[in-house]
Amino acid sequence: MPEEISGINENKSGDNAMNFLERIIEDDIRSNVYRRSVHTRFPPEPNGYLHIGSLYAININYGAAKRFKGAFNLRFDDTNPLKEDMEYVNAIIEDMKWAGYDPGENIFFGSDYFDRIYELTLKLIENGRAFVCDLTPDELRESRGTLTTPGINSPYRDRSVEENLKLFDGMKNGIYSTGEKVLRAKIDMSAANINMRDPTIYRVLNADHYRSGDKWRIYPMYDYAHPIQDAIENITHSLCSSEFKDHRPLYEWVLNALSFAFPEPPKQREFGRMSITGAITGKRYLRQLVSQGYVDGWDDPRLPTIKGLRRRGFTVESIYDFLGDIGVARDNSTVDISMLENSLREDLKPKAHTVMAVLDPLPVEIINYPEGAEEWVVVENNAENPELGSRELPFSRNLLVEREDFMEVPEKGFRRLYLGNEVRLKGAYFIKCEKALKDENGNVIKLLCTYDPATKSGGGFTGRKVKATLHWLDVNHTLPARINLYGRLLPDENISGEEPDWPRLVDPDSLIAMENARVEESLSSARPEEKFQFIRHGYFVADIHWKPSEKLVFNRIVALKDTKKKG
RNA sequence: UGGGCUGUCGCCAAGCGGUAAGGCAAUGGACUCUGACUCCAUCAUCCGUAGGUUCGAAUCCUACCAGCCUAGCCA
Repeated sequence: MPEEISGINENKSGDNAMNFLERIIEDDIRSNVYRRSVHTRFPPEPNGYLHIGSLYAININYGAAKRFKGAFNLRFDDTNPLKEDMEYVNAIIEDMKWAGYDPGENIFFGSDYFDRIYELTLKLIENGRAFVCDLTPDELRESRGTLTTPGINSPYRDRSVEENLKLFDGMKNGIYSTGEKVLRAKIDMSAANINMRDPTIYRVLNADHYRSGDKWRIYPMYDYAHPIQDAIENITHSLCSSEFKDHRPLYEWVLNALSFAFPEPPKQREFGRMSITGAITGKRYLRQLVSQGYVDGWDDPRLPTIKGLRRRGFTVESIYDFLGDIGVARDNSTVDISMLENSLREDLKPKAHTVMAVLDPLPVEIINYPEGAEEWVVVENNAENPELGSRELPFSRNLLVEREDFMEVPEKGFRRLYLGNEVRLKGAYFIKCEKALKDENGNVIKLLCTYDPATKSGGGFTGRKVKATLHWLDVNHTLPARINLYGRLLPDENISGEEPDWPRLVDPDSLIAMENARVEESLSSARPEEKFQFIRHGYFVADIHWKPSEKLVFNRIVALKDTKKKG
């Protein structure tokens, strides 16, 4: 198997600080625990899609292998035929590649080891380390005892090796029904660690497996199969999440019982799980949301799945950066979503085009601008990155500005549009608000302004300064749009006309739904390769696609940061 | 309740006996053709609590408290 780890981006901080797991590995290397090089693995069960938490686990294993120039395996832990499917293995591989953790040729399946595990199990039985148990699930649970009381030995615990071998053969050959018999490790029913109370290591399951088909009627349990899988793949460090800490003694028991086959057994070490505030985490719950139709699918932008994040506009770089930022700890952590958002912002900042958009339009008429005239003004795509160039926007007598950029009675500190105040329209001119037209209810429906031709952008005007710069759109070159549940702006063909019934770009219902799902920052992406950026009052609006020859096309919008406004 | 693990700023997180890094968030200010960005400043006399050891402790010891995991023929 290839030992090469494909390169991924370095941690932005560039520091070489090792996390505690890497320090453990380093110690092992120093004391020559293994004659082979570091080898880690990521063992997802193919029963769901990868999410940000999975990436955290991948990053830890992959990162350790990379740091010590070792190898990394992707192994599908598919020992339960009832829950697994090929759809998930394909999605997992795809997502890992997208995220920059390409396992290359090192893709394995636990189900490929069924034969080997079976053979080893025969030896285990021959050595008197396992026995076939006829207890029903209920009886087994009863006899296991509780947290405070020890379990009692199974009446079948002392069957002879011959009998166990014969029964196990029967299990294998499918002469028993599902659940009728199990194979148990013979350890200690009074152990304080319940995992050691003669745990079940094989069960009869008359079910076909998505890969091995109908070949097997018995399937090994995770606790038994996992250490063997690791050992078969020459894993040195099996880094998993902390809920498996209590399983470590069993992991070691199995490999010890099989030491004749695995002289240099891998070791399991644990790290705390990572979750993100407001994110729905946990495969079981995610699957429920998908299967019950609460979301579009695994790639719903409201989900913290890889596909969801991707559709929501997150870049690989930003995610990797985020993982580097949060570190690795022994205890579970809940990272604030703002950290993830910050990573995206940092990444997009120099790469994204800055585009103008108006979410809640307020018409503006430049009363001293010639009727019917039109000119094109130049706006930089990204002031921070001149290489992104500039583009032209149409400017005319009738414009739109953001409704919140006007206040009839300015609050203290408000420096945008109000009667008599002058502001700059980005890339265009200074305009001064002369009058606000209202409807019969007193609502401002239009602003009458004047502009100063001398202040045209790029003209070097220094005569006077202005306190604010606003974004705007030309009314005839704007595609009305409506925001949907996912924060996606949808073109709405039905909206047109001289005095259009301006859509509420964010309708209350959507906001409530989005709030409930904690996705007020969500978006969807039609073209992940195009990154645009719009920042307004702290909001990010990404991927708004401008084609000079056509109309303004909104592809997606995201508000990543709700900065408190000052006036 | 038994066993295991963890407790350092609102959130992540360094620190590993020598007198509390950094990031996110927040706050104040400067700057600005997007109230963004950038910049500058502030932000734990204290490391779950109480004792103890030591010249000296977040780091060692003891007790207590809190949180998480654990009684699948799931992984």
